[in-house]
Amino acid sequence: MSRDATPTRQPLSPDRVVDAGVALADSEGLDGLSMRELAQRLGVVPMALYKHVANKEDLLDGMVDRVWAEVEPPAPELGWREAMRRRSISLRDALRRHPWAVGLLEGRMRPGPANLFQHDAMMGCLRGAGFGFRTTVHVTSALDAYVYGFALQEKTLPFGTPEESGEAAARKLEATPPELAQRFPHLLEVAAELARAGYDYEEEFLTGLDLILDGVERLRPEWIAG
Amino acid sequence: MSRDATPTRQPLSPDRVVDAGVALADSEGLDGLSMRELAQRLGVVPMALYKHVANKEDLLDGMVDRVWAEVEPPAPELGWREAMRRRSISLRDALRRHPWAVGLLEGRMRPGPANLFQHDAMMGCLRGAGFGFRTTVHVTSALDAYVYGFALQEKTLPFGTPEESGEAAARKLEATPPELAQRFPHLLEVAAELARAGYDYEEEFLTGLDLILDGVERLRPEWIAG
DNA sequence: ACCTGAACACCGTTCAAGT
DNA sequence: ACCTGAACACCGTTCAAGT
Repeated sequence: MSRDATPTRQPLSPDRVVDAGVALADSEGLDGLSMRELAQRLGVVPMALYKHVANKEDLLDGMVDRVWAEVEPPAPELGWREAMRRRSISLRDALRRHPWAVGLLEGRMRPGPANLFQHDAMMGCLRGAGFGFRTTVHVTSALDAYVYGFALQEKTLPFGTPEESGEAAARKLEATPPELAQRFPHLLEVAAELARAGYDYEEEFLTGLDLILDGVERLRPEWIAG
Repeated sequence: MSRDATPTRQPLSPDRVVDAGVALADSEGLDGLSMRELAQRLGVVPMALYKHVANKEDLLDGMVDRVWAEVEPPAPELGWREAMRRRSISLRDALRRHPWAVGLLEGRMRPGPANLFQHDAMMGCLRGAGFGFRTTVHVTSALDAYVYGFALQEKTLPFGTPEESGEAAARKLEATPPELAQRFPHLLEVAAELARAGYDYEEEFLTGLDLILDGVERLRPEWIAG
């Protein structure tokens, strides 16, 4: 119990700093995440953060591992295909909740424990299903590349629901000068179709994912060779 | 001919500003690209740039379209599969030359002419080969997602050649405390294999690309339905 | 009418001075 | 020994003052 008028504020910890960092990036984007703004939201002087994180890079490391911790690891008992499918969907979902993380997930110099765990589980699931070394790396690489790239497109494109996307496409179509329409007829054709029927990210993502998994399935003869 | 001692410097233009922006980002990364540094390299006061580009976002728009202009458009006469394959390889090559562009290619609010041309050519090639509307969008989306995501991984991972990657993996392996090795056995196994044989980005990229193209080929029955 | 230096409102991080 | 305000070296961009 403190006697003074100001409420006793709970002490800072690395976890609280990282949590607040994730919340700030979620709401304001990566550009809105500054040490100074973060400190203000936590009710402390900027300098105080540096006792709990070494610097901004260290903060980002922690934030990225929070995202990895939200990803559902592959469950080998479902069989490799369904396990890969669900974990890819779960990764995309995490990236939709935290779009700022898309460019940061890979390539951390100091991968966190959740990151290591996820990749180990991925390798373990595929190796356990009989995939060879190289094939395991190929499959992981292709699936993750697809999810990252899709998340990048999704994050970056302006519309959410199919309806919104249809309206956006329709507006764009109206605003297109006829001279441009002539130069890019196929683009216009597709834009018109999207304006009519909307663009469903969910279906788009799953179609590509299943297409890749089909491709992986066809690697079977090479399993042992991997 | 100017009479004073300082050499007559060629006048600034939007093109020169954008060119210098690409060069600066290529050599120093996106973080190193500041209006002030760019101005200094061009031998002008920062303010002078604002007569040729509206602001930094406008500069980035121009830079991104430069990258699109370097991508070889699909050549329908090769057949859709080979055309898609080459254009995907060309896109990845452009992104290797300009890694800073990976997160920026999509989602420009004001797509430049080269961007529009590329997407129109992509759609045109697939529609011309008999793919339906939706299928065309699916194929474009899946291929681009894969290339973006792969470029993201590649940009972000620390090693270049297979040999370098082998050495890096070997060093990492040595530095791994046995306690971590126990917790992540599959990761260790794969790291050991990479340390032995190296990691070949080129082969990795092409394997995934062909896997996706195989998947697309299997969509044939649905062509008309698209 | 044009050009630009100074200024504004920010950054991440250091460091010395104060308790 | 601990804490933190002021400072440093940056940002992108505005704007008024000078020519």
